[in-house]
Amino acid sequence: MEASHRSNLRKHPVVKDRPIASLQPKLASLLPLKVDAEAPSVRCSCLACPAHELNLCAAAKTKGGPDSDRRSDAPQLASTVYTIPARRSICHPKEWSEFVPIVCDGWAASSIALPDGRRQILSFLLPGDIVSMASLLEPTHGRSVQAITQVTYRNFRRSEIKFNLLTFSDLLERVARICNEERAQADQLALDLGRRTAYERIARLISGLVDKLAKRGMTNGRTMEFPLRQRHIADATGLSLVHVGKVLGKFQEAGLIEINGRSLTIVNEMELRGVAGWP
Amino acid sequence: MEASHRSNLRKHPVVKDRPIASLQPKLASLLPLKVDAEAPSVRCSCLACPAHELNLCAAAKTKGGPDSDRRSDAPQLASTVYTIPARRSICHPKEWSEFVPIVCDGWAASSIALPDGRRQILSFLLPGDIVSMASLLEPTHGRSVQAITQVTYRNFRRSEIKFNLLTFSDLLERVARICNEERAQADQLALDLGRRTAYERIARLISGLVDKLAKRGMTNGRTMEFPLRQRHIADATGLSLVHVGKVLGKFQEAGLIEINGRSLTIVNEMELRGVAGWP
DNA sequence: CGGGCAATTGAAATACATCAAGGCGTGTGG
DNA sequence: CCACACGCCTTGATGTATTTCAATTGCCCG
Repeated sequence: MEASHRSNLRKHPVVKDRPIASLQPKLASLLPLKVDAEAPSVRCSCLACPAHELNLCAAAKTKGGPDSDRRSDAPQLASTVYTIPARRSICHPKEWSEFVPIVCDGWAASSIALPDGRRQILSFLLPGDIVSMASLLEPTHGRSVQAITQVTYRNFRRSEIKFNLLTFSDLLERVARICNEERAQADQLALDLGRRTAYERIARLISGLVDKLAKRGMTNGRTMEFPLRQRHIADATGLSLVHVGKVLGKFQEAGLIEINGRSLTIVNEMELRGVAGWP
Repeated sequence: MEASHRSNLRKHPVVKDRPIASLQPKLASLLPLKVDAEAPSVRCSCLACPAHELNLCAAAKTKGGPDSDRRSDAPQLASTVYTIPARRSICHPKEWSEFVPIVCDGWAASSIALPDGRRQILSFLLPGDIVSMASLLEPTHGRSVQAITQVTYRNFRRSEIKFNLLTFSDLLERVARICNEERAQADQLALDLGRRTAYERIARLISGLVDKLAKRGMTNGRTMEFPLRQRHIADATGLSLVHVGKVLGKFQEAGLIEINGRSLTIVNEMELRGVAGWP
């Protein structure tokens, strides 16, 4: 009895089905991949991009035409483009170099993991997303970033960003604002994980993603591409893989959403937001 | 059946025992309070204080003697001191003025709440803690801060901080570093809430607090003042009040900790950190 | 064709939450 | 001085949301 008490205190869940960590380092995937035939060749929505909002990205310049839309007098920075296949790791938790990656195309997940396999996804990275504003000035450790779909991203040099940040104070203001938004989102995540039910968490995750996609013009009416596996949803909401499947099933039964293959349709937006407890 | 499905999706837990919100606006508590006889009159550990690390606080100057310990050439700022009784609110979620509060003495909790009463504590504020680094440059909405014990804090003017930040770049570096630490802690919180068991969460909360207290010299060997109610622990770990009581009971049974009144003793630190899954 | 990945489903286990009652200490007002 | 309310903790019984386990299926890819 006594002994079993002790061992009870140590009990860790054992995570079994984690095939996701098995990257397949084949030759083909080391080369820049061909673009998926269905997707437009460049879907990078540079206009909704923080990198553009900060006016970092030299690539965005080509899009806005003359300087009518420029929001800072800071110069734009050089960057290197990479394209990697799904499931490949973009950043390892300990390998944060002098570069800051920004996603240009595709979906990625930024997560933090326990040695025993449990992991928590902190945010999904869509085109235009940076891993974390705090990483602009300081290298960020502990987080790992993994591609969900094929991902194209640009690496900026931190030293250059930093120099610009210190030189152009309006840039700093903008970083501070985005930093604050990030914090607010982290707060909400904690509230979700700590105090909301599975139904609420999943409904909120979907609602949030739909908004994000809409802002980037990545929706097609009420339908959109939705490359998340149930495992991603599970790891983002702190739930088990199986339970996520069941809740999603209920949502479809109840006529809130529809999921077919890799596409999601919002059927009853009001009800979905109701479940999510949206304001 | 169909109808019950629908209503199931909307089910919100109802939170009942929340006596904590009942501030008692008596006359006495509006005046600066007498200092508790047991506590030393000024326990403000300005040396471990971010405000000191940033060299913001003019009060810290008196402590360090001559300028031997100054880490920035930025001038120190004026601030106003307030003392409020336990359970009083320091900041309301929508009332973020142009001031940035920093705790000088006592414990406070920074939290975010749902309309139905559920709430999540995001961090405990000990002497030297600022609510959020991001709030230095931008007003922070949504969070509320509540005193746990009697709390003394200083209000700094954001405009002044901002000016200094922009003027003295070494300050900015330091803010960035602390900002990054904050982000790391937020990540850990999400991991805890999403992927750890009640035992782990509570063990981690305690271990973390002990470390923080030790860093500030607020421990007395393995014993320390511990003013948290079980409700605070519950709201910080996303658990129910009752369950927290049971887990704490187990911890004491197993000889990990001891709690008497308002004081905590770490009996078996190794085992406690083991349960916490400390590295 | 095999094999890894993914979704689904049912049955069982459990880690929690909820409900309810009682005790203890403390401040308050009669 | 005593009631009394209130905040706080405890404990047991009961309920349930969620996890774990296990088996099956389909799918895509090499």
